[in-house]
Amino acid sequence: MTTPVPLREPTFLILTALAPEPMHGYGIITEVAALSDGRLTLRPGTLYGALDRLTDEGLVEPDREEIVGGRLRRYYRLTDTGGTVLAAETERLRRNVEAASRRLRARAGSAAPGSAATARGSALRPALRPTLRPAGGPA
Amino acid sequence: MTTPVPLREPTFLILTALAPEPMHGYGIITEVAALSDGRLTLRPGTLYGALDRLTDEGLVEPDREEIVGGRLRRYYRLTDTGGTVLAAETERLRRNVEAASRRLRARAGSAAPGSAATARGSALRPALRPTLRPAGGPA
DNA sequence: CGTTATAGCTTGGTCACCGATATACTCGCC
DNA sequence: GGCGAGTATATCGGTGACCAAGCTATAACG
Repeated sequence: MTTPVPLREPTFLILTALAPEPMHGYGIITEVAALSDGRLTLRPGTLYGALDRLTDEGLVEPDREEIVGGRLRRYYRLTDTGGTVLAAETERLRRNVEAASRRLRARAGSAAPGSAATARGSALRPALRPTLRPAGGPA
Repeated sequence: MTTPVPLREPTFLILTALAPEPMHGYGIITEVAALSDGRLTLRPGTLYGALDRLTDEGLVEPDREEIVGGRLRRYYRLTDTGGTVLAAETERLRRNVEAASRRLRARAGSAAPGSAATARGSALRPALRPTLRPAGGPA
């Protein structure tokens, strides 16, 4: 187990959606869409796969079932462990964001003069690579 | 191509490391370790794979080569495109962090009473799943 | 009666990342 | 003078989270 700490974005947003109160799968999908301003659309394959995985890892657990308008709703709830992991992960992301912001600001000062063109470079790369290329033992 | 926007963490930190000024591969590894307070150690396989990929995507380009103490140093530079992508990605992360913080705060109020125990739940899951299971065509 | 929306779930493929391994040169140690 | 550690490059095989696409079922709208 050992909870693979660097959560990917969809997983992170699933936990985030569940943080305040239990939700059912379809609700999570719409909630994540709202949270990300519609920039990220959760796919069912991602959601239910993640839900099973997170349940195994103990970050999430089934809450209850309801029948609303003849349709089944299966609710999931964030566990205490899940809350702790989400908080830690949020802190890590916050540090990353700060580091990136700082360094992007520093960049503005030394900005590439020639605008660096459209970043081709493919012309010089082949000439660079062959420098090293020793045994190249196949197999 | 189309630049798969949700960057993973190692990729994000590579771009972050390169933001202020060009660096060579090994320098990026040590810099990323410093940026993350030693929590994330970039593996060579990840680094050079990512560098090639990012070069193809135009986010990064070779800068120059130096020989220091008989050892080759291959420097890479963040392109303008790369800077734009990193800035956008940073903004996205910032929003995610804010959303998660907000919702975690909301959670504190409705915190699970029984501490939700160590979040096992594996005992009740099997009882929940079989509810639906219609065609179940086993290939 | 077909389409859309809500709600659940499965299967198959891909690709970034990890872990291990390889080359090569320099320096300090014994 | 060989040996390991540190610097620096690169490749290869495996894994797993994610995506794309599809399936079943009910209720409401046309």
